[in-house]
Amino acid sequence: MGRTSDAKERLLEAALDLIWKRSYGVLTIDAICEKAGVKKGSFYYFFDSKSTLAAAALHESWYACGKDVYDKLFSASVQPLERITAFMHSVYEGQIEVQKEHGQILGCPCFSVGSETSSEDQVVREKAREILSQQLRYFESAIRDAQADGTAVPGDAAAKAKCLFALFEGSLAQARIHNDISYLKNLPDAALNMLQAKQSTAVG
Amino acid sequence: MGRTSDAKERLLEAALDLIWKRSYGVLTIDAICEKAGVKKGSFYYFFDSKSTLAAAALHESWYACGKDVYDKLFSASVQPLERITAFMHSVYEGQIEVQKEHGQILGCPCFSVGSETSSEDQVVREKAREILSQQLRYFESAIRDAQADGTAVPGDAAAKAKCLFALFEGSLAQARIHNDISYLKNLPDAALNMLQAKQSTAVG
DNA sequence: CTTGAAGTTGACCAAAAGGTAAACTATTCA
DNA sequence: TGAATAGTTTACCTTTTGGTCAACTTCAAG
Repeated sequence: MGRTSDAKERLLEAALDLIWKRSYGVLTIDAICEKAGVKKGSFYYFFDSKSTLAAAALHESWYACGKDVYDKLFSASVQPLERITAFMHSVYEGQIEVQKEHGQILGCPCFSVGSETSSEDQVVREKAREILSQQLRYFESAIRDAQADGTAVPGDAAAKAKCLFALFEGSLAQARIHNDISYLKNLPDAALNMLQAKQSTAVG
Repeated sequence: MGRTSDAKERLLEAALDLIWKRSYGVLTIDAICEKAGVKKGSFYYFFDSKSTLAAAALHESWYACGKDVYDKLFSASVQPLERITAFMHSVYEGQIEVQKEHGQILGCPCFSVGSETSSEDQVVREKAREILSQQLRYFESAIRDAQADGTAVPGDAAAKAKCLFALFEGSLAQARIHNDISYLKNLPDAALNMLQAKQSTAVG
């Protein structure tokens, strides 16, 4: 009962958008409120701080959207390595769209926020860690499957997943920094290379 | 003639330190001044904005310190692949020290700042881009040398350098996010793997 | 030993930010 | 219909921040 409202959703959406386009540190409650078309009083009705809202925004964005995308791309019905290359390719395609729409490659909000929020802002950092850890697991699982069916070279799948994830997020960040999509172009190949690599004989 | 002072240096140092430990977005002029032990009036005597100072701080940090480290590690007197593995190893060792001293892995300020400063803050972003591009060139050059003497597999060295750099910065960022040094442990091996990789026959 | 350039200080301002609370409005179910 | 509940608004307060300025201090060269 009582009055209904989508102000909470508008705040979450606005916060995520601002974090993505600008950064977490630069966010202000005023800016979020203005963007969401919500008065500050209402903000404090739903959330008690910027961190709380930001953590909720990351949470929502992952559990209500991002996760589904991962689930589809990493579907067990797809060949393991194909999951990874398709994922990488979709990142490339996705960021082309983002650049077209916003004039700027924006990358992955979770990773940006994660590396931005140091010791302080515990809630946000914890949420970013949680989501990133989940994303990592998709990689890990695909790698294990690929190793099982012989399409990837054997070895510590968890460690390989971290490397692959580093390659992915690092490329995305570079693309954002230089606003240059070419950093993402050969991500699928680079990923394959990493997993199918047979150590060459020569070593310096 | 006139009075002498190291206030400018103290401001640069304080700014870099705060950017590194916290983030760029969260920086305030007041905080920098307090940390540097400099009054705001003096701040504006030397710099005209936070961006200007931040860009100058990154500049100083690179041209007066970072560059020398790179020059030593990427010395032509060292075997090309050894340059890269030694670099990766020194990052690992370095961040162990950082974690010991600050209780937190802090990573690379340039990369963090770069991905944090979107379209606004042009000066800072441009400076970060400049430095990161220079760092990339060390990788590129080492890769080319390794290819020339047959210790690395042939192929587009510029593209490979970007991948390697992504792997490096991505791992560093992950290490920071999770405050876990293990993300950096096998960076040397992963780098070698990337450059010596012979594509396996099997493909899914 | 003075003079002017280089640097410092503290007081001040306006704007922006975080935060609160009481009065108001809409909704719904009893 | 009318409480009770859920959400909104406005006005207000305090603190922090960015930014300026004129007066002050130091110093070194002529």
